[in-house]
Formats: sequence, C-alpha cells, structure tokens
Amino acid sequence: MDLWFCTQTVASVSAPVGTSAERVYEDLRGAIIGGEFPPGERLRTEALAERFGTSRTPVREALMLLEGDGLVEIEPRRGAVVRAFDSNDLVDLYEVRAILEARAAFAAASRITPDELAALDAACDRAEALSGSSRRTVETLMATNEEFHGIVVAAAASPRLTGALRTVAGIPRTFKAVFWAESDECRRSLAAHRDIVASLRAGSAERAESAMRLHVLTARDFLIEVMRDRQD
Amino acid sequence: MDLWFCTQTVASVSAPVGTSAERVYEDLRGAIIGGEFPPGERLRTEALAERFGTSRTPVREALMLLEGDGLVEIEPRRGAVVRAFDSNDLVDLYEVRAILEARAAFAAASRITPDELAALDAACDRAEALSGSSRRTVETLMATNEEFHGIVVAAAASPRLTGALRTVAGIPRTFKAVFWAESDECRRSLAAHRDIVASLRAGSAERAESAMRLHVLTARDFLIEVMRDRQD
DNA sequence: CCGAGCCACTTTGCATGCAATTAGTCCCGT
DNA sequence: ACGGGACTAATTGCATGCAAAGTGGCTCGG
Repeated sequence: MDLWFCTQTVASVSAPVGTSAERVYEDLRGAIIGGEFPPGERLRTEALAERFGTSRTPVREALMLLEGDGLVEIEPRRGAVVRAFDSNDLVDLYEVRAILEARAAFAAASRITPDELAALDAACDRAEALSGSSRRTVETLMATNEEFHGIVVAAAASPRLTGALRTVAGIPRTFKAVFWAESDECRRSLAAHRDIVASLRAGSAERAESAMRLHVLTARDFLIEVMRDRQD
Repeated sequence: MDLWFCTQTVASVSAPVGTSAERVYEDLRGAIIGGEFPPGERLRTEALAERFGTSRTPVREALMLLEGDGLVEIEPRRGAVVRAFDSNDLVDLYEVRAILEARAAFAAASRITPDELAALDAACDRAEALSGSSRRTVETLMATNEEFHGIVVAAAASPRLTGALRTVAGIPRTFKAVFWAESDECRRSLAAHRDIVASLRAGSAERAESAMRLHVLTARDFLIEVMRDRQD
C-alpha cells in the first residue's frame, strides 16, 4: 500500500473536486514550502507526474502556477527549479508583505466578526499552550501562525489583497522555522499577535495596522540577522 | 496597419524568444485588456488555438496564467470567461494598487537614475503634446500612462512589488479609457505625473509616495463616479 | 594532462487522441 | 401548453506521441 495520499487533505479524498492540476499545485506547493524539495532542486515533470499519479500535463500546469507564486523558476527548454531565496530576496519580500498585511489589518479592524476574533484568540491560546522546541512543536506553531495571518487577511475581505499576498506569502518553511525554534522570538511573536487581536477587537484600524507592520518588520529583521550570522 | 502591437514590447517582436504559451499569454492578455474580448465572453480553447496558430495546450496554459492575473475566471469543466469588473472590484483593486504603487514611488525616490528620470520627462512631454480626443489619441495617452507607471515601478527595483502589482495592474482598457477621454481628468492626471517626477527628482521619498497615492486614489474616485453615473 | 568538439541520452514543449462532463435540444407525459 | 428527462453535440481535461533543444560523457587533438 502506498501512502502518497497522506499529502492530500481528507476532504479532497472524499470529495475529489477540482482538476488534477489543482491538486498537483496544492500538493507540490506544500511540499516545497514544507522543505521537501530544497531550493535549487530540479523539478522534472516526469518524476513529479509519477509521484502524483498523473501525466506530465497537469504537472506542467502546476509548475507554471507555482512560478507565478514565485516558488519555482522556469527557464524555457531548461526546466524548473525550486527558487532559492537570498538575503535580498527575503528583505524585499518581507517589506512588501509588511505593507500588504498592515493594510489587511487596517481593513479587518472595521469588518472583523466576533467569530473571527474568537478564532484569533483560539489560535493564540493554542500557540501559548505549546512549549518546548521539539520538531513537532515547531510544525504546530508554524501552522498556528499561518492560521492567524490567514484569518486577518480573510477578515479584510479584499480579494485583490489576498491575491497580492499570495505572491509574497510563500516562503519555504525552512526559513521560517528559525522563528519558532528560538523561544525568544516565539514569545515576541505571540505577544505581537495578542496585540494585533486587541487592536482589532477595539476596532482601532490604525493601531492594528501599526501592530501588524511592526510584527512583520520585526520578523524581517530577525531573519536578516539570523542569515548574516549563519553566513559569516 | 494595425496597432495592436503597441501592447507588446518591440523586443518581443524582433526576437520571438520564449515558449508558445508565453506568446499566447501576452497576446491574449493584450487582447483582453484592449477590450477585444468583452467581460463575460467565453474563451474556448479551440477557437483561441486557431487564432494564435497553436494547439490547445499552450492556450490552456495561458488561460491559467491569466486566471492568476485576475483577468480570466476558470470554472473546472465549464470553461474560461473574461472576468467582469463591478464597482466593488474596482474599488478594491485601486486601493491595493494605490498602496503598492505608492510604495514603489517611495522606493524609487532613492534609486532612480537620471536616465529613468529623463524617460519619465519624455513620457510626460509626449502626453502633453497630444491634444484632442480622437480614438488614436486616447490609445496613445493610455500607452504613455502605462509606460510612466512602468518606469516608476521598475525604478523601485523590487521584484516582489512588481509581481504583486501584476495582480492588480490588469484592468481592461475599456474602463481606463474614460480617464483619457475626459480632458479634465487627463490634465489632472498629467499634472500629477509631473508632480511625481519632481518628487522623484528631488529624491523626496515621502513626497513621491504621497503624490503617487493621491494620483491613484484620485483615479479611483473618478472611476467610481463615472460608473455610478452610467449605471444610474 | 587539459580542453574542444561530437554523439547519444534525457527532458522539455507542443500536438493530438480519447474519455468524462456539461450544455443544449427535442420529445414525451401530464 | 408546460415541465421533466433523455439524448446529442460540443467542450474540457488528461494522457501520450513526437520533434527539438539541452545535458552529459566520450573521444581526440594539442
């Protein structure tokens, strides 16, 4: 018995909705972000087709979509490789992300529902309850973090903002993991999240915007520092 | 002689490099933005394949890319249609665009080269030299406008910003054309462009940012007003 | 020993065939 | 006459074949 279907959501098994290309896109995106394919690795269509149980056509389509997300680089007639992120890329990416997420927080402040606020609280609570730095814990923290940011962006109710964020939201987990392994940064991040929730609950758009911008830019600076320390 | 090639760069004509899918993508994007395919029109792969002299495969790939740009909507097994923009969409889109282009202007202020400044001046001069409101003039004005904004974004030298803008930059010309048909709005827009260039030349990042934001938000408000007048 | 050129294998990109699904139409029953 | 259901035609989505371009290795010459 094979277990490749573990990478799919249960929903997509019980309800095989959507095209094959979309599934390959989702799964491959997850695999890249999850670090299964390291940056620079070549992505050959035939190997991926075999892995996902389809032909090369949907794989090719998925790769083009991933190129649009900035996760993959395709050179005509030369193939696709997982995009590598250098320090400059990350700074650029985080600054754009800071702008967009700050705007999302601003817009969310006046639209967010009690349910969404409760979901944000729950995400913070779950993150707070976790302690230690096992691999499993780091994974859960990252998932919780993504959920938090996802709720804020969704509350902004701006399709274009969501779409624009897609182009900067995809960063391999390998990079982000350093946040959640460092307990100091983890605590700072959690405090920032609490602050953002409080701002949103108060309906204070500008405060929420500033809090989110601070949060993302803090993450940027920490990431830069870590990269400099590692490369020097 | 036709002038559809105005939407392409000269380079892509003289050097037919790249895959077939990319050409279809560029051409089809130009055709949609140019208004050749009205919103809501179904895009059948076979017809497009015949038009572009390829098979259905590259057309299909181009359609998926255009969906990523928000110009096309694809429903699985039901086909692709040119996306329709309602008033809410346009407001959303212009607000995100205002944020991103303002940031681009901010970043450009400290990086822009004399050559780029000269190119901006030239674009303004060309727009100013044009008068009247013939169809040809409107086309040229829109092309000049796009060139102006393109130079500013390029001067920001932020790949992620450029990428994020792609998702909000594609608006069918039919909508934008109203700016340039109204000579009042045209003059205001031109004055705003001059102001932006002056800010950039002065190296004043915040001023450039504000000027650009004002420019885009002014366009947004004018567009909203026009749409309300037309629909009421 | 090293480099340039050539050849074979690999891989991509496009075209086309085929099955599955949907839209449209017509017929039939009520 | 009108609504429902089945059939047909059209269209999508996927698989695969094939040609072209690229990559790597090998040989041969310097």
